[in-house]
Amino acid sequence: MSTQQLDYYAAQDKIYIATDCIIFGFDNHSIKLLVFKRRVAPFEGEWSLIGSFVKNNESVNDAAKRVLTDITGLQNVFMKQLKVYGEVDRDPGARCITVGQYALIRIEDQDIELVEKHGAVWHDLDEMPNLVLDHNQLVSDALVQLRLKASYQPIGFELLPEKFTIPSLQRLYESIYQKKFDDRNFRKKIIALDVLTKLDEKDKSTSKKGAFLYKFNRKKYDKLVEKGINFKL
Amino acid sequence: MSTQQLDYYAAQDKIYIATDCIIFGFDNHSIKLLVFKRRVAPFEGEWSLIGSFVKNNESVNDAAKRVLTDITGLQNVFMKQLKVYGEVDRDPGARCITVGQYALIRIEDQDIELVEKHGAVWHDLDEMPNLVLDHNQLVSDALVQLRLKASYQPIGFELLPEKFTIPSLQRLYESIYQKKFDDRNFRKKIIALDVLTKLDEKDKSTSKKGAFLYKFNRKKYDKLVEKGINFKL
DNA sequence: TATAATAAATGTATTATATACATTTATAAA
DNA sequence: TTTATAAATGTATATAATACATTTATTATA
Repeated sequence: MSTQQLDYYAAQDKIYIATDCIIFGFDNHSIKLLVFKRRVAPFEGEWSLIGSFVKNNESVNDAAKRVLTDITGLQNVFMKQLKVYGEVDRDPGARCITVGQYALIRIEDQDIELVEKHGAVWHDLDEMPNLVLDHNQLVSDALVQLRLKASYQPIGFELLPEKFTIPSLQRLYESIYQKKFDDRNFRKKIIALDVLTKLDEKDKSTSKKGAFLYKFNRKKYDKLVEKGINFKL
Repeated sequence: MSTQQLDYYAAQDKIYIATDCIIFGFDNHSIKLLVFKRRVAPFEGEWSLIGSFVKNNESVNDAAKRVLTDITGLQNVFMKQLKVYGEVDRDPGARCITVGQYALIRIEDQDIELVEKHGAVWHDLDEMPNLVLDHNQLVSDALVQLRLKASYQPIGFELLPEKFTIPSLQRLYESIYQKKFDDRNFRKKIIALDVLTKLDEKDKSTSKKGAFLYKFNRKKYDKLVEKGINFKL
């Protein structure tokens, strides 16, 4: 680096940069969020999103992936930047900004032992504990973002197991939007998207008749996401 | 801070944090972007977005506002975070992440002297020069975001002068989406939004007949934005 | 083995929205 | 007075959204 460049870059004091993950899952009944109870200071014993400082040799996005893998054992998970939280006094311990990133995971795929080892717990949205710092705000922003996103991408699929029924898909959307949909119209609209493959199997865990299982067609799905559909419910 | 806390925060090396503004304007014909030619190292003589390191006593968002005001003289401008660019090697000079933020301004309101003093120049999208670092990427991401945003918010109003004609509003949208719209349907849809107030004045600069000027009704507009319309064109 | 109970699956008519498309109008300049 | 030009307007058609009730497949029970 030239002297001029050194001057240029030296102009800033140290600001810490972290990333925090808002991890959404769905257990066939409701949308849930993974948070953990801190075991060390600062904020020992308090509930917090799962995050980390960004290391020097990793990108901001990679830092979030590392955190997610450390906690859940999962890789190649849907994750997207939400927003940077950069208020001067958001962290009383130091000047620290954080990049909120929300992830959608298939709960069933998680490594339960890992999750428990870290003291992480899934909470329903309506029984979230109070979180440290501005983490409540991150959660609330992520939820808005999730709803918005779900309205122009069939994002819900990221949260379901490989095989799923239409009623469970409907419960997922009802849980995201916190309202009921007409089952006939819901089914019609989902099938009209033409990204589902009906299987010969049924899931009989919730009814005597049983509900047909579906997979989604990744190719058609990716094409749909790419061209940016308008998926209003 | 306790010793334990000091340890906690000390775990990270220095990472620089900057913010770069993607500034959109509209001159009644086409969408334009404000970029400047750097006068000092690094990248002296090259085109760049306008940005700054985040100072210790300002939030990330305030840093972007400061940059925008310094360059254009404008305050209270529409600005929104786009994304964090956090790749390890995005800046060869140092480990430096940047927060891209896009702004929509009314070109006519700018302080031209200030703009020129900084060597900033408005460029049409189709004649953008090559930019330093990953700034081309920031521009391209911002444009995608602008189009997406325009599809569920009547965001275009931020770019127009207080009084404007429907044909000029149409040119704005045509410039954003890079395609033509049917003038009868466009007018119908815009008026159906019920956020415009027709004035008794005409703008005769582009035709002998003249086009009626409109204002927008900020109250109705805000209500509309809040409830999140679906404004597809 | 017949019956009851239950969630899953299906269809249609109505309304609202989106699209395609051609003519008239107001005005300034010639 | 005529000409030229962008602005303004309406309607019919197609597509998508909504509202709404009955039948079906199956297990458990009588």
